Amino acid sequence: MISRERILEAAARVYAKHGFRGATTRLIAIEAGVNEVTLFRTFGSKGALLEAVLAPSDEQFSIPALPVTPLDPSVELTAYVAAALEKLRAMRPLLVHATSEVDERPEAARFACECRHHAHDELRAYIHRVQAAGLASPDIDVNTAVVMLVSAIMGDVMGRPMVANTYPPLEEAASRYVRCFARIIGADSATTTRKKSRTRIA
Amino acid sequence: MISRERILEAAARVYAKHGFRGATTRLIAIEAGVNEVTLFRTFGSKGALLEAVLAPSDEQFSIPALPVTPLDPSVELTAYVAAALEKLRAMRPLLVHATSEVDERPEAARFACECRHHAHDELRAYIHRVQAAGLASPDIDVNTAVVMLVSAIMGDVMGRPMVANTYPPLEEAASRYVRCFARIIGADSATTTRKKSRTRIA
DNA sequence: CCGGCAAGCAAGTAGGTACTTGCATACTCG
DNA sequence: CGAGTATGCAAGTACCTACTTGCTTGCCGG
Repeated sequence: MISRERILEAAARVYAKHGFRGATTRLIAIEAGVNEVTLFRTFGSKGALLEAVLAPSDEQFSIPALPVTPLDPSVELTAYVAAALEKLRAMRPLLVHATSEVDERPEAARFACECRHHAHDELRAYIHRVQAAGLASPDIDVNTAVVMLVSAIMGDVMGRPMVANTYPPLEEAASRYVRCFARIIGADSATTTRKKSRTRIA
Repeated sequence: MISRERILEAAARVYAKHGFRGATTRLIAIEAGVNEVTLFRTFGSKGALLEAVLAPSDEQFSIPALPVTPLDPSVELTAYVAAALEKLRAMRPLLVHATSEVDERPEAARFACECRHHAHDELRAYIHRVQAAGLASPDIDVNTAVVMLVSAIMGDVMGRPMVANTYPPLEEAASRYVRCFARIIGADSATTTRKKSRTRIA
């Protein structure tokens, strides 16, 4: 029974490296330090094994939720975005292969979509709370703004390993994306500390 | 000599559907309506053929450039983003497979990065011109803003086919992204028509 | 001590894959 | 007409892949 976990983890690693077709049962067995036959005895087939790897798990995209009552949106968003970036960075290889196999493997589709969906819903609900608290403009295109922030996160995770130089420095990424996002939703300092900044411009 | 083109196009289609490992020489030959041997006689090997498919071509990411002297950034950006979205949407299957094979096939890496890089450079240079023309705030994080817009484009292209419902409607996507982007760089109507909007808020 | 269970090992099956070889057929250009 | 060239076809090679079978070994609880 101890083999089951070892095989699952090994399969995840090999799949992350080579994708479905590249993830040979032989390779997985070697990576797990287990006989190839054990793999088939435990999971039945390669397809079933990879399904188990991509199966929904509770801790898959578990990051600290955004607060119910927003106090300082920029700070709270930065923490959330930083956590999302870190979590997704670890999942990147899995995600990128799952994305390219969406048409061929239904279980990959769910895996590839879930994080994005989850983050989107969480952020949109939060921004509505921010608006209700009077900390952001009431008349903005929340959905599109959230799509852009989520895309920035995903784009950073997916693209940085390939074209690092265009992205903001790793440790500043979260705060920079949030600063831009804050301007979209009218929650930047110029808006929140209203009187002062307006008089400066006017 | 006519076969060469047919094989290349067929290979592109099959590769777009199934990725490198899934793009069998047999499948490609059938798709091209050509004998499998001809494929090897023309390109030598499957690897060489796929290299040729992903090789740099002039018209690969050719979309109308942004104007040298910005007049109406929102309009000009919307046109650019709409064109980029359309172009990239057609390339999506190729892109997604190339992305997942970056580590294994060097030619895929170039292919996967180029569009993003190209768009980023073009947009950043343009925004600097917009700033110089006094049509945007001078003290913004241009690079991060551009990264976010490019990510929005790529995220839309990559994600919409999987999770359509969270994205803005297809025909409004470009203008919505640009409207959000304009707020980041301080080029939205509230900023350009200064006096009026400021008095409303103050 | 013994029955059951997890796992290893060796070998095999059936099919796919990239790639080759040898030969036949056309079509074109001088 | 005749040589070169492009292509088709049939068959074959060497290897890989998922998956199976039969047998052995070791461990653990009753």
